Amino acid sequence: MTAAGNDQASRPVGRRLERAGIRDVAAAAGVSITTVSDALNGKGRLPDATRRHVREVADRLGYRPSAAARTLRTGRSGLIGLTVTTYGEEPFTFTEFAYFAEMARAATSAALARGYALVILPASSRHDVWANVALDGTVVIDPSDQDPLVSELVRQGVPVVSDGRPAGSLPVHAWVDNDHEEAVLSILDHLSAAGARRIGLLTGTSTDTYTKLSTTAYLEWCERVGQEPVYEAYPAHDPCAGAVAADRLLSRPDRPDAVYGLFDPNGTDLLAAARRYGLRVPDDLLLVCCSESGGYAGTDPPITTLSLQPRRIGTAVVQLLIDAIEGVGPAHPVQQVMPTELIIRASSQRRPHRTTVSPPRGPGRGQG
Amino acid sequence: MTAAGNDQASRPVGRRLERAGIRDVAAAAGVSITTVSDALNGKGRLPDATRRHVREVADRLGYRPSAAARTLRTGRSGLIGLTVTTYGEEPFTFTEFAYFAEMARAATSAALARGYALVILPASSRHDVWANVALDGTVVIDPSDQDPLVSELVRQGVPVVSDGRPAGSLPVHAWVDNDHEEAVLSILDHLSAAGARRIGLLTGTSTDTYTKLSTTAYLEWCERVGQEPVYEAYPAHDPCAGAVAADRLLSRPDRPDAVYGLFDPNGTDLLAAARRYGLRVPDDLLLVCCSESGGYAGTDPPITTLSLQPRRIGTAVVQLLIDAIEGVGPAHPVQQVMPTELIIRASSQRRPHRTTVSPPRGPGRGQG
DNA sequence: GGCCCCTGCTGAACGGTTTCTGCAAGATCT
DNA sequence: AGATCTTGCAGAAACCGTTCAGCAGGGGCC
Repeated sequence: MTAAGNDQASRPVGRRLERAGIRDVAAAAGVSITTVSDALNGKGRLPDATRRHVREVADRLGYRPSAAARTLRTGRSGLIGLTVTTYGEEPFTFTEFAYFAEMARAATSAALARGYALVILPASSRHDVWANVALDGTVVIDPSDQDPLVSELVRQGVPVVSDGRPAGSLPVHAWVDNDHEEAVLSILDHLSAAGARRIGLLTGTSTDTYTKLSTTAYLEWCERVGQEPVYEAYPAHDPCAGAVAADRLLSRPDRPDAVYGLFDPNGTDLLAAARRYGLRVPDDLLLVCCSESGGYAGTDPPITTLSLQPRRIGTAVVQLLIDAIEGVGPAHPVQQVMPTELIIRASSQRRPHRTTVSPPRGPGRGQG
Repeated sequence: MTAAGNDQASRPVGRRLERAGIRDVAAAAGVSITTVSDALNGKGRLPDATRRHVREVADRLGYRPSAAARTLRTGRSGLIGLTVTTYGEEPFTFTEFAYFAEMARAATSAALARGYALVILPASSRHDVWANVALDGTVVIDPSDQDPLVSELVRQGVPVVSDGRPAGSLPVHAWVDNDHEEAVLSILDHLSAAGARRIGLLTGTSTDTYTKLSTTAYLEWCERVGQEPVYEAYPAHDPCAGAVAADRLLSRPDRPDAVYGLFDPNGTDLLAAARRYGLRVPDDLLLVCCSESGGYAGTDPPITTLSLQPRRIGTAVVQLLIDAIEGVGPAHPVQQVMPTELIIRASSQRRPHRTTVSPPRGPGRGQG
C-alpha cells in the first residue's frame, strides 16, 4: 500500500507539518542542504545571489534551525550555568539576596552581550537538572569543598570560573574576588578616624573565605593597633540569629563604640539593638555594614555600607568564563581581585556636636 | 593502512578519549545500547541484575548522557525561558528591580522543583540567543504588543505564559496577574479610613496594563466618592523623573493629604519631597507605595507598601507553564488572578496623639 | 593544448540518544 | 506435543544540523 506513483519526494508521505527543517528549505530552494547551511551561516563559497535566494526561501518557510541539533553537532550550546548555594527551597541565600540578585543580573547581561544565555542551577551536583542541560561553562558562586560539583564539572571538561576564592584546591579555570582584607582595613581605619576607640565585629560562623578573610583581617588589625577584639559570630544563614548576635554584641560589658557587620541584615539588626539600649547612632555608636541594599540610604540614620560591587564581579566572572570557553585569553588560571566601595553615610560620621551633654547610658533602657 | 588485525571494534581506532558515550557503556557491559538506555532510564523489560550491572559499568566509566542528543531525540530540553523587558543594556527595569528579582527567584525555584532549569532571555525576539537555545516553554513578563515575540513563539509551538495580562490579543496559553483594581481600591479605602480627605496618585505614562488598570481604578474611585482626581504621571523607567513628579504633586495648590505611588522608588521620592515642603509623614501627609523592597520598613517613618507578591506570581506562572508543556491541566487558556498584600506601616496611619489622654478605643486597634 | 586553479555546489558521514519493531528462548497451558 | 504467552534483549531508524571531501566546469597561464 501507499505505493501510489507520487515519486516526488523520498521522505515519508505523511510527514508531520510541524516545523520546516533544513531539508525542506533545501528542497524548496532547489539546492542541497550543505548550500542551505552555508548560505545561512555565512560560510562556504557561494555567490550572493544564491545566499539571498536561500535566505529568502528559509524566511518564507519560517525556518528555524534546531538548537538541539546544532548543539549536538558543534558541541556548543551557548549556555552557561550560574550556580548558587541553596538553603532550603530557595536559591540564593537569604542574607545575601541583594548581592546575588545584582550579581546575577550583571552576569546575565554580560552573557547576553556575548551571545550566551545564562541558566540558574542549584548548587548541589546531585540535582537531576544538571544532567539534563548542556553547558558550555559554569560560574560557581562561593564554591565549597564539600560538594564535588566543581571537580565533577572540571572532570567533564566544562570550564568553571568562581566568584570568590575557591576553597581548598578546587581546579577552577579562574576566579574573581574582592580584596576583603583591604576592605576591612579601610573600614576600621575609617571608623578610627571618625573617633572609634573600640571597634566590634559582627561576623559569621561559616568557613567560607569571605568570612574567614574578613575576620582574620579584623583580628590582625586589632593586634596591630593594640585593641582587644570584640566580636560575635553567628550562623549567617539564619536571619534571626543575626538580631540576637547584634544584641549580644551591644550588651557586652566591653561594649564597642563602633561596629562593622559582615552581612547585609546586620545594619538593621544593629540599629534595632542600639535603639533598645538607648544608644544613639552615630553619637554613641558608629555603624558600618556590608550590604548591597539601597535601603540603608533611607534608614534613620542612613547607614554606611561596604559594597562588594556585585555588578563588576558578575561581569568579570562571565567575561573570564566565556574567554575560557572560546579559548581566547591566557591558558593558565586567572585570579582577578576587584575593589570594593565604601559608601559613607551618617552612621559612621560623628555629628558636629550640637547638644554635647550625653552621659554614658546604661544598657536596657526601653525605646525612650 | 591501519588494517591491523584488531577487529574488536568497528569504531575508528583513534577515537578520542573525551567522554564515554552510550556505545562505550554498551560495549563494556556486553549489551546493546538499547539495553543501556532502558536500564538507565528505568524502561523496557529488564531483570534487576542486568539493570544493576549496566548502571555499575556506566558509573565506572563516568558516563553522562549527552543532554543535546537527548533533547534532539525527545524534543524536550528541560529548559524554560524567562524574558524581561530591557531598557538599555540591563535586563530588568530599574524601577521594578526588586519585583523582578523576587519573581525570577521564585520562578527559578519552582522550575527547579519540577526538574526544569530557567534561562533568562532578552525581551527582543531579534536577539541571536533566541535562535540558539531550545526552549520547552517561555514565561513572558509584561508582554507588549509591539514586539512580535509572543506570536512568534506561539507560531513555533512553544507554550507561553505571561506575568501580567497580555496586551491586545496575544495568544498566550495562560496568564497570571494581580487584581490591580481591587488593590488600588483597598489602598484608597485604607487611606480614607486613616483620615485622608484628598488622595493623590503618582502614576506612569506608559501603557502597560498595570499602570492603566491602576489609574483607571483610581479615577473611578474618585468619581464614586466625589473627589477631584489629583495625580501626576511620569515615564516610570526614568528614575529621576519620579523625584520630579513627586515634587510636582506636593507643590500643587490642591495638594493632596495622602498619596499612593505606583512604583517602587516613589516612597523615597515622596518622602524627600515631603521633607522639602516641611510636611510631616504621616501627620500632614499619608503615604503608600507599591514596592517589594524591604527597605521601606526601615525608613523614617516606615512606609506602608503594597506587595504584588512576586514570589507567588513567579511560582504560579511556572506551574502553569510546565503544566502546559507536559499537557496536564486544562487545555483552554487559564487566567489566574492573585491577591496583593498591603503591608501597613507608620506612613499611612495617623499617630495616636500621645500627649493627650487616650480616648476610648474602638475595636481592632493595634498592639495596645 | 595541457595543466592548474578557482568557483559553485553536492553527498554522505557524523554527533549520541531514544524508541519502535522484532526475534529467540523459555515458561505455561491445553 | 503443539500453541501461545512472556521475558530478555538487539537492530536500526529517526532526530536535524554541520562539515569534510570532492566533483564538474570554466578560466587563466605557459
